[in-house]
Amino acid sequence: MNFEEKVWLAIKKIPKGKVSTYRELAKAVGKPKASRAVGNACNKNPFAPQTACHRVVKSSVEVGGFAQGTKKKILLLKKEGIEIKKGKILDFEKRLFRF
DNA sequence: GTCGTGACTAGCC
DNA sequence: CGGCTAGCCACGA
Repeated sequence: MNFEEKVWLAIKKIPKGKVSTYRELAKAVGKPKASRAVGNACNKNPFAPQTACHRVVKSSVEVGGFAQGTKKKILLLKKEGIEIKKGKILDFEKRLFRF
């Protein structure tokens, strides 16, 4: 099982309407300091859109980046019921999904 | 094996 | 609070 595979698998577990952070995700795969690597894995995930990379955000409640454009990311999240204001997630702690 | 890069984080000033 | 630095991990050249 590659690192990236674990990342994608973990992301798939995130239920609709919830989000997770790169940090939590990194921790979930056993490398709490691999937040950057997590971002890498998401960016080139071959399972999109099955793998909901747009549900992964930074630990600072900001949405972070997105290969298809941050605006698109925000739009997708909004469609799932998550409200975002100026790149920040509202009710972040309530929407946060912990593994 | 090394270097550069990135959707990151935490600590300092 | 904004900006900078260093540490972190995986990947491709």
